[in-house]
Amino acid sequence: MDIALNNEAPHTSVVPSGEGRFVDDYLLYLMARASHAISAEFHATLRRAGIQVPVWRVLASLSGSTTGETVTGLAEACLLQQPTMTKLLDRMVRDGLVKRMPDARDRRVVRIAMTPRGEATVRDLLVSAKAHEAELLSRFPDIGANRLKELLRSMAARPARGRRREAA
Amino acid sequence: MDIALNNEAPHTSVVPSGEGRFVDDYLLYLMARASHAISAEFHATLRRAGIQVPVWRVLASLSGSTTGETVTGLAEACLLQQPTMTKLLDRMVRDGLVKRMPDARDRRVVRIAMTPRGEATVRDLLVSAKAHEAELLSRFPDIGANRLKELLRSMAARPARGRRREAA
DNA sequence: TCATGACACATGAAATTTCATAAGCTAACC
DNA sequence: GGTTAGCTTATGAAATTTCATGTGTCATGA
Repeated sequence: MDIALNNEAPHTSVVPSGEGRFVDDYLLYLMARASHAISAEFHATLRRAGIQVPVWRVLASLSGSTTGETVTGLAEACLLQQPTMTKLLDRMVRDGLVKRMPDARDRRVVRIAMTPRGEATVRDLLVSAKAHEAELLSRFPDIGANRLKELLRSMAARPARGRRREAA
Repeated sequence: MDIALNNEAPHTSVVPSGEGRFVDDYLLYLMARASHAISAEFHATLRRAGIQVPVWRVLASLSGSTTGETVTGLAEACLLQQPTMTKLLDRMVRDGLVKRMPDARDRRVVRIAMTPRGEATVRDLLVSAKAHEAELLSRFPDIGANRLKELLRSMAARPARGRRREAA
């Protein structure tokens, strides 16, 4: 049960007053804060490379995809709205990182694929990302990486259950 | 140490092609995705109450604080930039949710405190938030809530920044 | 074949966020 | 005592995001 975690002050105290703020024990906040903090570490690398965070997310989501991704699919993957993704892709096309291609079966669909320039850009970043992840996990030797990842995946899965769609 | 997690498909497949995208096993992405997903559940409640997400974050961060928070402190707590917070507070002051007060010791500092209207607004939301958190944790009975929270707190703690704790 | 509804992406105006910087204070030092 | 550097908040222009909606395509069925 015991794991040797950092035993710093339990709350980093933005608040001097009350000994415990609500948010400092609120799971959603702790998740957002942890995610933000560890992402910020990598964002420094992106900054040095002159790559914006959403651009990196798109490139990372595209990496490995041969057929290309749809706009809506990318939006979901990057946790953005669809119109936001359309405009982000406009910029990335302009910068030569990705290209839009027609879908073979469905003419509504636009498939997004990386250009050689996009691939070259993402290649180095992927190396950095993997290195950072390894370093990060090494900071917490007592947690099982796969176990943690499984938990996160299940958290991201459909909340569903309970009220689905209201009867029309 | 086995835990019975949801055994859904390992990746929700935004990508039909490659059997495993990089991002689907990338810790930073999984954290962001999990955080986004569980937050989205609560955001539905906020939507119903007509409260914007950043407004909720400010109110939640203020709840319990007697002396009030500084603008910069709130910005950090809410994972926003300081100018963003200033403008957000402008709107919240306009809507009567918070007020700006001078700091007793330092005239540079502006202390932000909730108005009665702000307190009333946050009260119900806090109840909902706690209920949601309890329901959420009940979905994962095999993880220790406190253990998970400790892990998240340590992840959010200052990482590198040169060396660790230098006794000052 | 023609409705009809749903889907996928784009677009435009409005709201928000960011970046760089300004203005007001404080603290430290010479 | 008067710089000088640093800290806290505010501001304005530019970039981005969002919301609502438009356009074109697909799918179903009468």
